[in-house]
Amino acid sequence: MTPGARRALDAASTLFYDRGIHAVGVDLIAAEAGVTKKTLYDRFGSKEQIVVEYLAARDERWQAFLAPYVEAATTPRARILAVFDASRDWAEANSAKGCSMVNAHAEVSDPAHPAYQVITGQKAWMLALFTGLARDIAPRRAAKLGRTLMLLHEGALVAHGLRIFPDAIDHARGEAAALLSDALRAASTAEEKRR
Amino acid sequence: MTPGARRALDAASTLFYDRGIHAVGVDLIAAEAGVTKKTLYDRFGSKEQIVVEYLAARDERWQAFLAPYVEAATTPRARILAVFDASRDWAEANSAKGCSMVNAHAEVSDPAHPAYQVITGQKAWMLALFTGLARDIAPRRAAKLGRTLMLLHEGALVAHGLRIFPDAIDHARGEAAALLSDALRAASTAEEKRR
DNA sequence: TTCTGAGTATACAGATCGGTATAGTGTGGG
DNA sequence: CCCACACTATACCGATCTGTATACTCAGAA
Repeated sequence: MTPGARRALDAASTLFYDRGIHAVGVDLIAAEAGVTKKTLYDRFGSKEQIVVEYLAARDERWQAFLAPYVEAATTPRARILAVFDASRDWAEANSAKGCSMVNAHAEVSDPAHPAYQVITGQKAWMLALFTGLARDIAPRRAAKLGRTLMLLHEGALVAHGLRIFPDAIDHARGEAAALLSDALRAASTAEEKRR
Repeated sequence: MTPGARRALDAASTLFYDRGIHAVGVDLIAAEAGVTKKTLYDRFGSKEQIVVEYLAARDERWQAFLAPYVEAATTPRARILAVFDASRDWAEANSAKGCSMVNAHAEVSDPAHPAYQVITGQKAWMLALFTGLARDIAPRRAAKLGRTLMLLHEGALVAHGLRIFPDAIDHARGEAAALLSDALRAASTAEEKRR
């Protein structure tokens, strides 16, 4: 990526997230990045493509941010809670308005829009992450547990973004912790029964 | 509200919800409603005002839709679960793209925007509803329980709107049911201890 | 009957939208 | 030396944006 393109994408990302996608024009992006519209269209081809790269890059940054949290945790339970820890820290610095994918989905409804797959793909990835981690705790209830964790997590992002109540992500983490304790207890009782 | 204004607001509501607020212009609203722009501006004064009334009216419709569900339930536990039942039925018919307040918040970030208070007010109302209903189950844990129910509910709306997995609202209802069983059990044990 | 309110139709203002065109600058590598 | 590349500057395109203006119709009520 050329320096101009880099600056343009950075500027677009901030503007899109803060003001919404349709509310931001290419002239503003160019001006904010110190770049001409010509450069924008030479590098990206269309505004639509800038939107796609904005979402894809943000998802990539989030995954890179998340990875060390999960890797540092030593138990299956801690790995799941680490996702909430990462979300809390990420939200503090980058996500005052909630999930960029959810927000983008509010403006990009057409499934044919190239950004649509980035959005749904990110959510599918998160669900698969929770479900995969849940498998190490309660293999037979992993699907159900993963979905519940997903609900808590998504709800927390919304609650945080709309400032419904303070420390929403920490609250969700607490509920997830209780949920995992129950699941672990249930799994071990089932284990004993089988013996 | 005059007949023309009624048609305009109905058309605007559908368009705003389906395509997003910034993506819909007043010309389109007027055309779709079979009304001239003159009528639009005579009745509403500005597009901003149409947005405000769209959100306020939708909230009002939701509350009217919800009320009989809650009233028909006979136990505190059933009243809470009735909210999820109402949400599921509402979402099927009116809410394929998730919560209109959350979606509007993605486009209207400025707290000075008159729509902002409608959005945050609706969320505050829902939190108060859950907390109030939770008080009849576990008075001392009502605040915490209300917030958890809020997280599950908001998460379910997102999961439904983005089609993360099927029957998200029913799943959330199931988790809420389990949560309430735990809370009831804990409350009755605490009651016995106090005796 | 006259007056008012709600509506139509149409045209326009000024700004901004996404996107393109032309022309020129500076820089690094073969 | 020269060429490819990244970029600047500026002007423009047609379309659309919110909002306003003029002129007219029609129904119902005082």
